[in-house]
Amino acid sequence: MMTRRAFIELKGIFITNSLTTTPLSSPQLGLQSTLLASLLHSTSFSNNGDRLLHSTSFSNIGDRPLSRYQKVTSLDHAFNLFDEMIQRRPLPSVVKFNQLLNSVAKMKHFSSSLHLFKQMCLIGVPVNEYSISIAIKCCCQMSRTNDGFALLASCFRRAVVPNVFVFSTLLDGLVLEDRIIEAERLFKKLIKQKLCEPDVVMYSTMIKGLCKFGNNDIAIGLLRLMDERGCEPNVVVYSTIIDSLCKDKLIDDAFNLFKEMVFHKGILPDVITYTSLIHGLCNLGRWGEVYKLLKEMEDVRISPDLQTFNMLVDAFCKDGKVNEAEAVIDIMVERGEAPDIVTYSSLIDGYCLRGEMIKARTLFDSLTFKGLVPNVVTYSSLLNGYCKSLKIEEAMHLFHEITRKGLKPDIVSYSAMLQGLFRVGRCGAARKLFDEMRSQGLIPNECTYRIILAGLCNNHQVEDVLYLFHLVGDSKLNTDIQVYNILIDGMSKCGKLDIARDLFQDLTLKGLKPNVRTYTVMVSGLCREGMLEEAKHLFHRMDESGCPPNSVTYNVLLQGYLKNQNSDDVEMLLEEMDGRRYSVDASTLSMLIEKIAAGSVDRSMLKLIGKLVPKEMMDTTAVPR
DNA sequence: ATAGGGTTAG
Repeated sequence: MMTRRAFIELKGIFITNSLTTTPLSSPQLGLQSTLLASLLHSTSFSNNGDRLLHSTSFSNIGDRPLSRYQKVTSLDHAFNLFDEMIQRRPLPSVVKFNQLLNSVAKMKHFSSSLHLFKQMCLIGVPVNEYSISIAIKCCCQMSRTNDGFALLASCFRRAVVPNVFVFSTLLDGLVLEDRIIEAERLFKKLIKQKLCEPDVVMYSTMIKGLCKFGNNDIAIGLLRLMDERGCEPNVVVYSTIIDSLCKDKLIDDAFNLFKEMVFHKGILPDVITYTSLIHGLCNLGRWGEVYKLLKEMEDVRISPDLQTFNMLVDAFCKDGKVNEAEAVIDIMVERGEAPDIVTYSSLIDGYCLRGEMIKARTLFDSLTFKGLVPNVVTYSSLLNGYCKSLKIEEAMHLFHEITRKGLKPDIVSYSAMLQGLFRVGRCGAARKLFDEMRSQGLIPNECTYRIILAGLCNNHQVEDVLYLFHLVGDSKLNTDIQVYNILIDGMSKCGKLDIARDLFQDLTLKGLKPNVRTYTVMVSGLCREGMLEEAKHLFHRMDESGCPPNSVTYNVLLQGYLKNQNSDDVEMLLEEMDGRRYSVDASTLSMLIEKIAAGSVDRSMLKLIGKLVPKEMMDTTAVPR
């Protein structure tokens, strides 16, 4: 392994500085270096060390060695062993069969495991609640929870009394299939009819289900209830809710629950708890606190694991901070945590996001060399990148490669490809691809639907858009403000402002609330048709509706005024933008300059305009001073 | 002497 010194030298002066000066409080050092420093300092308890410690001394104390039924390494191996077992007389104990069943399930060969279970029943092995819960788990993992319930029935036939393990597995199956109502019903029935007393795992499963459907408050209610009923919540229960709060951007609530767990309950957080919290902070762009929490992990001797690192790489990439993402990967390598396909897929996506397609491609091509196999996610990241940079032939080629490599393009790959085809105006090809997708049994999701609507709009296929929209009717797909935003924008760009207006009226009837984008596209549509008064009126309605205009709305209205020579309004709007600390975008700025040159906007506004130009733009644009 | 729950990528 590379020594730390060599690593630092390799990384160059930048990191050496951050380690030799005082990195943590020094403001001129960027986040990258502080994060790096934080993680580099923690090598004393690196994952390597941890692994060594656990495997050699502590964790094996009291552990029994695995039996050979738990050590199967392949499906073939498992089936051979099973065949040998059923020929022995007397038959091996059910315990040994269960161990085999479980190892096959752990390899995610659920249908094989289930097959073996059925063989056991046929042969007359006296299956018990262990066997049945493994079999039910296999059904549930394959989204066949109903088959799991059928097995429950066979439980009774075999005089096996289903226990809390069996019911928890079924409950989890319902949650996995989004059957939350049935999950709640089952959970209540189990308690009411005293079929089993829920334990901490069953509570956590129910809590996970509630969180999944956005019922954080009810989930917390259940947390309180389990406590009252004498079932102590543990780190899993707390982490489930903390993660859900983080995903809903309720980071303060998440931290409050975290503090309650630690300080009131004395429950220690683990790497998953921290990963969830850090993820939440990353999503809010609160990098300073991300660093603090990483430091805290270090202090409490909890090492970030592969998933923590992958989450960080991904979060940096999503925020355009590719350098930081690369630095995290270097640290992973240095700490013996091998980056996997998830790590690199995120990085490829990060490159694509910045239009760095050469880098993305080079990395993609180097994966095989690293011993990693690209999967559908990897492919669709790169494919999406090509589509976004209008390299449609490259994208198409990659799309076909997915199948050639023995993978199946899924709904996301198809959606990305569709978006690309629409973007270059190849509606016919998009149509063909859509039909192919359907023939593969893939069902369009909300995202696919929005891509198609937007694609048709941008290609002025007004009739097709409206046909599709009405065809979908009042379903869930159309109960989405984003769909309306696309349609309102699309219709007004196609010169159908009347339709756009009607849509804007109708969305409220469906119980939808217009958001900033809805107002902005409507204002933009009105400006396009020169209906400045109505645009202005709508613009003012935004504040009253508790949906204040953002920078984009201001720019849109400003361009409307400029096009229609409303000089006084222009000045007033610029003043307001200054007051709200908004800035002008590149296209508005060039329009302003153009109008000043033409004499339709007074030069006296130059000073104000200068204040509204963001710093980044100063370097690249000729700004009047 | 065997079974169930929480974190990462398009």
